[in-house]
Amino acid sequence: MDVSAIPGVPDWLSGHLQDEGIEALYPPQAEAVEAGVTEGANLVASVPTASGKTLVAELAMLSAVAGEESGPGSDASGASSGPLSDGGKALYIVPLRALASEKAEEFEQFERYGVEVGVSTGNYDSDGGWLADKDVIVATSEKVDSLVRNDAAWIEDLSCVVADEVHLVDDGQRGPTLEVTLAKLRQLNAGLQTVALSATIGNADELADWLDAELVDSNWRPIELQKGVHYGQALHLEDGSQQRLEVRNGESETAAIVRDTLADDGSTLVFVNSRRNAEAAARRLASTTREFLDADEREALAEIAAEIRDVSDTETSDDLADAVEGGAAFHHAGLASDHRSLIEDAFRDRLLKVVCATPTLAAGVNTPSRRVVVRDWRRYDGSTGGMAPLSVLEVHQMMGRAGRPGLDPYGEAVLLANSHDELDELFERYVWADPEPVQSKLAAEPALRTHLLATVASGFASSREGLLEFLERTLHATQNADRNELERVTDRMLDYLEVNDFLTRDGDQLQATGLGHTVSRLYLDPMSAAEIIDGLRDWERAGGTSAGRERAETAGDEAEAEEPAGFTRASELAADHGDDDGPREPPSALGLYHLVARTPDMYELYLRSGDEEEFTQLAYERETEFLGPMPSEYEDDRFEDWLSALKTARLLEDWASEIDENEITDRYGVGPGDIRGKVETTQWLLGAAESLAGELGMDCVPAIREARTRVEHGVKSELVDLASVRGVGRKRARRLYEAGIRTRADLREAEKAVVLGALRGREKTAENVLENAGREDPSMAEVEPADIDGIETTTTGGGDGGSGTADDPEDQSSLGDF
DNA sequence: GCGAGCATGGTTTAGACAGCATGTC
DNA sequence: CTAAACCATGCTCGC
Repeated sequence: MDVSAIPGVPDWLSGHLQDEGIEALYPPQAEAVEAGVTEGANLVASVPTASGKTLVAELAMLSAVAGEESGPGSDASGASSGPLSDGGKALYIVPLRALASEKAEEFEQFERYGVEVGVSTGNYDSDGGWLADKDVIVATSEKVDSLVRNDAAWIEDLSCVVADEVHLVDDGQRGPTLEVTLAKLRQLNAGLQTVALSATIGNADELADWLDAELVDSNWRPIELQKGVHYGQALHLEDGSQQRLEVRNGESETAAIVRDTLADDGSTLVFVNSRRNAEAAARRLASTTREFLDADEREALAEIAAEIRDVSDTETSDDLADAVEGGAAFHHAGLASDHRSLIEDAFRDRLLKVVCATPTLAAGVNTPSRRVVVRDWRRYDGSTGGMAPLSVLEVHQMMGRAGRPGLDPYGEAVLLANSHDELDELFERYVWADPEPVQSKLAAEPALRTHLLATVASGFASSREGLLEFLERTLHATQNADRNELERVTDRMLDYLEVNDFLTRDGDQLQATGLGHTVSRLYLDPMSAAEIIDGLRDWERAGGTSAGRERAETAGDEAEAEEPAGFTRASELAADHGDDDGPREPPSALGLYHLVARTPDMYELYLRSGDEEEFTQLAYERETEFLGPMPSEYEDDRFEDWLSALKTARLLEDWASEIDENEITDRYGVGPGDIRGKVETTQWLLGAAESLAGELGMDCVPAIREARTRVEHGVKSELVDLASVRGVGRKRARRLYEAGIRTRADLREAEKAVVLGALRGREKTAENVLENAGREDPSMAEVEPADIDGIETTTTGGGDGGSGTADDPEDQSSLGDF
C-alpha cells in the first residue's frame, strides 16, 4: 500500500513519511490499515520485532489525535498545522521506563506538525506543561494504573490507547496490571480505540477476542532472519542449509561465531543465563574482538571506558571498562543505568563488536545486531529445583534482535549444541516451535488483592457483584469459562482487605476506608501497607523501648504468614506488650529499612552461604531496633525471609552511613545498579510509610522522614541538610562538613576559599553549589582554594580539564539521576 | 622442599514497576 | 526430576 493512500490520517503524514524514505507500507502495516486502524478500529497486531509495529501505533494515534473530521472521504479540513488539540488524545503504554523515553523520542518527530508528546513514569515526568496539554502520552502500565486511580482528568479525553508488548499480560507479577488497566480505560470510555501490539504468539486471536479487535497475525519481517543451531564445525540453518563455521583449538564456540561475524564486519549479541557468565564471556571475548579494532576505534573505546569508570568506582565498573577497551561488553541489571546506556549506544554505533547480556537486553531498548547467539537456553529456576528451559517466546524475542533494518542484509540467530541429540532438540524446541499461548495471571492472590482494592477505591465497583462484573471485562474472563476460581479468590481477598481496615462491607456493598483510599493512591500492595502499619503500631504501643520486643509468640507468627487463615492482625495480638511510661524513642533507621525491606513490594536479596550466620548474629545484636516481632529461628522459611530483609536493611544502612559504593558491592555481592534500585524502592516505600503514619496520627513521622532522606542521599544524619543542596552529593557534603561548613545556611556565609578548597578547587562546581544554596554572589573569580587537610586540590585555572559540565563524576557518587 | 598444574568440591544463579511535592510556562 | 561456570583448596607430580 502506498503511503498516500492511507485514510484517516493528517494530510502532512504521507509527505513526512516520504521524506523519511517510506514509500509503501509493509504488508502487516497495510493489513492493519485495511482493518481500519486509522479509522478507529480496535486492533491486535501479533508480528515479529522490528517489523514496523511502531508505525502501526503511530498511524492509529495520529488519526485519533487529528480528530474525526479528517476521517475517510473528508477533504483537507483546514490547515493541518497548529496544535491538534481538536482531536482526542492518545496514550502509548510500555512495560519499561527505558522504553518510555525511547518511544517518546521517536514520536517527537511529529512535534513539528503540532503533535505534543509527553512522558510519564514513576521517576520522570516530561517538563514543559501538564500531560493534559499533550496529544500523545507515553507511560508505563503501572503509571497509567496509578493515574487512573488518582483520577487524572485527561483520561476521559483519550480516544486511542496503544499497549506495546501486550504479550506481557502473561507475566505473573506485572501482567495483571496491564490487563486491569486496559479494562478500566475501556470501561471509562466506551468509544476508546484499543490497539495492542504483541510479539508473535500462539493465541493472538484470544487477545483480539478480549479487546473486540481486528487481528493482524503475521510472521513477515523486513529483513530476513535465519534461525539456526551451531554444532561441531557447522552452522545448521532452518532452511536446511549448512555453513562451515570452524571452531579453532582452544577457542569457544561463541568466540568462533563472533570472529566469523567480524570477518564480515558484523557485530554479535550473546545472551547468557547469569550475570557472572555475562561478565566472564565479555572478558574472554574481548581478546577475540581486540584484534579487529583499528586505531580510531581503540581511541573511541578508550574514551567510553573512561566514562564508564567515571560512573562508579566499583569493580563491576572497572571490569566493564576493561572489556570495552577491547571492543566487548557485558550488560545486565547490576549495571548502573548510565553504564547501560553507554553500552547500548556504543553497540548501536558499532564500536562494540560484541555484547554479552542477560535478558535485560531482549526486552529493553532497541539494540539490533547482525548476529545473535543464544548461548544458554536453560536458566536456574529455584521453583523447579534446577535449570529450566527458557520459553519459546523468550528465545524468539532474543533471536528477533538479529538483523538491523536498513543496515544489515540479513540477520542470523544461533543456538549452540554440544551433541547431535542437542542439535535435534534445539531445532524441535526453538527453531521450528511456535511460542506458548499467553495466559492471564489475574486470578493470583497478590494481583487481586491489589486490584480489587484499587477498583473499589477508585469507584469502578461498589459491590461484590459490581467487582465480578468488572472482572468480566478482563482477559481472564475471556479465557476461563469457569468463574468459580476467580470468585473464590475474590472472596478471600475481600476478607483480607476487610480485616485489615482497607474496606468495609455492608451486605453486598463495598466501600474503601480512608486508609484503603490512601493505600490505593500510594500504589502500595495492601499487604505491604498492612506490614508497615502493623510494624509502626507495634512500635508505638511498645513505647519504643526494648520492653515488649520479645520474639514472636505462636499467635504472632500465624498473623504474619502469607495469607493466614483467619487474617488476624499482628498488632491486635501483640497488644499490651509494654509499659508506656518510658520515653518513646523513635525507631532507628535500620528498623525502618528492615520494615520496608520485608514488604512484598521489595525484591529480596539472595542469602549466600555464611550470610545466614552473620545476619542471625546481627539480628540478636540489634534485637531492640526491629519493628514488630522477630520470627522464631525454627520456622525456616519465615526466618530466612526475615533475614534476607535484614541483609537488605543492612545494605541500606551502610549506604546511609557513607560507606563506599565499592565496599557495599563487595560486601553484599551486588552491582552498582542494585544499590540504586534498592535505594529507589526504599525512598518510595518510606515515603508511603510516612503518609500512612501521618494519616494514623503516629509520632514517628520525623524519624521516617530522616531515614528516607538519609537513604536518598546516602549520608549520615549530620549531612542531611547539606546534601539537600543540588549539586552536593554524599562525597561533597562530607568534605564541606569536614571543612566546617555544616548547613545550607553556612554555605551562604562561608568563606569562598574554604568552599573552593573543600570542593577540590573546582571553580565551576563551587559556583554552582553556592548558587544552588541561595548565595547571592556565587562567583569564584580570583578565589584561591584554601588548604584543607586530606583534600587534594586540582589545578586552578577555572575548568574541569575539558569535560563540559561543572560536575566531575569521580568526585561525586550520588544518585543524582533519578 | 617447592611450585605448576590438575582434580575436587563448594558456591552461586534474570529482571525492575510504583508516591508526593515542587516549580514553571 | 534436571546445570554449569567459577573459585578456593589441596593434592600429585616432577624436579
